[in-house]
Amino acid sequence: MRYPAAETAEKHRRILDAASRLFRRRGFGDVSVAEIMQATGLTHGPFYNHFPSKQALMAEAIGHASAQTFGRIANAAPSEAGKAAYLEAYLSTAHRDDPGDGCLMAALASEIGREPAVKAVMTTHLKALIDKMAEHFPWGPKREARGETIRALASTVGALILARAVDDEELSQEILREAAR
Amino acid sequence: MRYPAAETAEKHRRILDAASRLFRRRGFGDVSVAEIMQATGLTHGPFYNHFPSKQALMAEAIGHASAQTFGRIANAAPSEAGKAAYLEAYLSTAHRDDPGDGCLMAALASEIGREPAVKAVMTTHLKALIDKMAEHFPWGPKREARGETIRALASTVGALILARAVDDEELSQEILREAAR
DNA sequence: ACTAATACATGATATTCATCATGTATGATC
DNA sequence: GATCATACATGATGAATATCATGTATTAGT
Repeated sequence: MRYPAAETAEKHRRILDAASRLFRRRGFGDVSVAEIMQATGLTHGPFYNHFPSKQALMAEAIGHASAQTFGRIANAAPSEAGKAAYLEAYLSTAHRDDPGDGCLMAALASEIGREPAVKAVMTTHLKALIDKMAEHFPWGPKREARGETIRALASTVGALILARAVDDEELSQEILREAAR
Repeated sequence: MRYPAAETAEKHRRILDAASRLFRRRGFGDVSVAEIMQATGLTHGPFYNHFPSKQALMAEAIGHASAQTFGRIANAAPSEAGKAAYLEAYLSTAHRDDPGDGCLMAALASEIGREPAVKAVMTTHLKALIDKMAEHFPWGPKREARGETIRALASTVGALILARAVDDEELSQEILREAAR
């Protein structure tokens, strides 16, 4: 590394940041490498000094977004109130309207399974997420924590996706509201 | 229509059939117009004799898949057992592994919101689906049927999506199993 | 200070694809 | 049976875009 290692790492991070945001907002296919590089203030040229391919970036960007999610959970109070606040934020219209900064499973749902490298990272993410949530938040009887967590994840991810798939503000909010019960 | 109207309509239907299947399997962006036409036994040329654009096809294909879903519900017994069987099939590994013939919300989840015409059709579909399911299957107290339906939809769609996003057969089945409770 | 590896910018290249252009074949309508 | 709008096939066209090529600038390690 004959360029300042710190700055190179910082650029790498900025590329991941822009990529994970743009991918979540518009999907893998609709965001070009050039656009991501431009969003970090660089040209398309040095992309391949940082990543071997777009697919590799996709996988790394998923990992990057995953870390954000864990940060959010770690910041939530490990209490009933903390859990409620977390779920309320997850099912808010603000989250619905800002996929770029939100849950990557809801944002990239159907596209994840199509790229093996991405799927592998997602598997690691979801496993860790289940463990973390089951342990961090209070659930019913201990033996049920894992199952409850999985059901809560499926419900909330599904609700967010449906709320985003719909044109009708009334219905969209109804979906979020019902899932919050 | 100087070509036999019946055959033209049949071709139209076959295009929609191939398109809705391919789109669900691989997403809107990864399926080309030429590939769809080829799947119906035609060349790419006459596509624009049937549809004004790929986006229009996307919207119509969603409507086509929607009709399939309604057919399946109509065929299910309007009883507790019928509902259980429907949900079991929805959360089966067979459905998980065959997105092309399955639920379009789970298959195209994240891509639906990005195309306005598609989103509009999806809104109509989901509204009708909620009504149909709430009325067709038995739920708790009448006043709760709609809410229960929406929660069931969010849970099952979310679970199917997560089960498909994951590389680990064990975990994938666990997600489906938990959502079925 | 020198060297050499790394990251940069600009500019190919090659492919994929939606859509259009053109000519031909078909059969409903008269 | 003649007409002609419609659907067909083949083959452009033009844009987008992932990736590569080339030359230049930078600075870590000597």
